[in-house]
Amino acid sequence: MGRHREFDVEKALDAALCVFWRKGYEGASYTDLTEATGVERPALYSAFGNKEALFRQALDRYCERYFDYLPEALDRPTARDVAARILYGALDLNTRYPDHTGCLVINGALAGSDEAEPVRQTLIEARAVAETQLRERFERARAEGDLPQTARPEALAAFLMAVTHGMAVQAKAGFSRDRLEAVAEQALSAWPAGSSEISGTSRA
Amino acid sequence: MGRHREFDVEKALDAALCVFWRKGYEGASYTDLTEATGVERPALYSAFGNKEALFRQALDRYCERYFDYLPEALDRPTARDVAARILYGALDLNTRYPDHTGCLVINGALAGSDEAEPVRQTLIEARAVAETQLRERFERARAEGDLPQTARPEALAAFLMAVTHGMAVQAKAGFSRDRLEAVAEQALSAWPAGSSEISGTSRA
DNA sequence: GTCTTTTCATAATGACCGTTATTAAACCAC
DNA sequence: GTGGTTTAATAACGGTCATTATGAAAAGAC
Repeated sequence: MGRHREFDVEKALDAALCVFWRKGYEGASYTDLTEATGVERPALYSAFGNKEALFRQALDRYCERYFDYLPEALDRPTARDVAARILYGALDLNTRYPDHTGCLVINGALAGSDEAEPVRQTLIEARAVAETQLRERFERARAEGDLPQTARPEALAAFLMAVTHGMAVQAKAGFSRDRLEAVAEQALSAWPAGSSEISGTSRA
Repeated sequence: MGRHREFDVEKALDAALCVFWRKGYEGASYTDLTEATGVERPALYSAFGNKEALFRQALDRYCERYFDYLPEALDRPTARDVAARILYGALDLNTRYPDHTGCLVINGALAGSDEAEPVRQTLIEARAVAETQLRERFERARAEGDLPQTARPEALAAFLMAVTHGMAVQAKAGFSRDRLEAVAEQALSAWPAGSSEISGTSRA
């Protein structure tokens, strides 16, 4: 019983997600959030908890809905295909929405006040999870002969993450899709060929 | 005539620079700045102007004092040496100071409130300047046969910037020097060899 | 209908933000 | 010394921050 909620919680979360994506955790004010969601402050609090809780729910949603190319990439048959899917997935996500470019996990909180430290750590952890999955995938690839024995899976994973992070920074700076595509191609051109591949023929 | 300034303006600027480096433009409060500099608010205003002006002076100082490996890199004889110096310079700068890791030009303002927009644009411009210098250097390198004719200087410059940006993000996340060195090495391993070089022998 | 419960909108909370009056102290010229 | 000028420290400014108290409105239960 009781009065019914008049707004769509999912839509409100999507709107809040976009605000955080564009302005980051600390840069987004409740004034921004109420305007974007069309929901008054107390309603946001009752539906999501405080700002940090709201951000975490937005982050979860982001990982599910937008970062979904990661599991997809990990399923690719070769390490090079995995890398290509990661790079082009990031490229696409970082430039798809003109009014919130870049990546929420990067824009969210790179540096900030001490109050934002828990959120910053959460984002670091989120990136670490992705990097670990990539490393494990590349370890498997090396075991399968898909990467040379001299390849270093942890270095490849960290390198790939670094490039996507850099692309996110550049996308937030307004880089065009074409310029970022050149970055992705250059990153991929360095990819080590496995014994089971003819060098330089594999492509996403 | 009049009373003498009791604090060292240069030292205060250095201290403020470190605060901005660690917390970014918006994350740094005047409470942080007064504590770090040992200078009261009104004295900071009289010496540097407002917060934005103070940040810009800190940024200028940063470029002179810490980003000095860029001109040094541009003077290297080969494009690969330039790239290596950039990567290892960034690696070193991003990890040299444990209490303000990463890069001021990245940490300063990636995303934020609308009020920080002018500062954000200034940092974007600073990165664009560096990228342009790199691109021009690589164009020269291609003309000199130091890079293959098929090489794309603008892509190489953007790629190099992306990797250093990514390394800055990772350094701010607490990555060790070793892990970042692996990223730099991986980035360098992709470097195209010029007709005047024996492939894969050049090293920083 | 009335009661209970939940949501709604308005507006207030204390804290901190960047920025400045204000006043006392220190210095040089004379 | 005295006057004029600059800096120093204290404390205040209005504004915005995240958060919440308050009371009206809406819905089901009885």
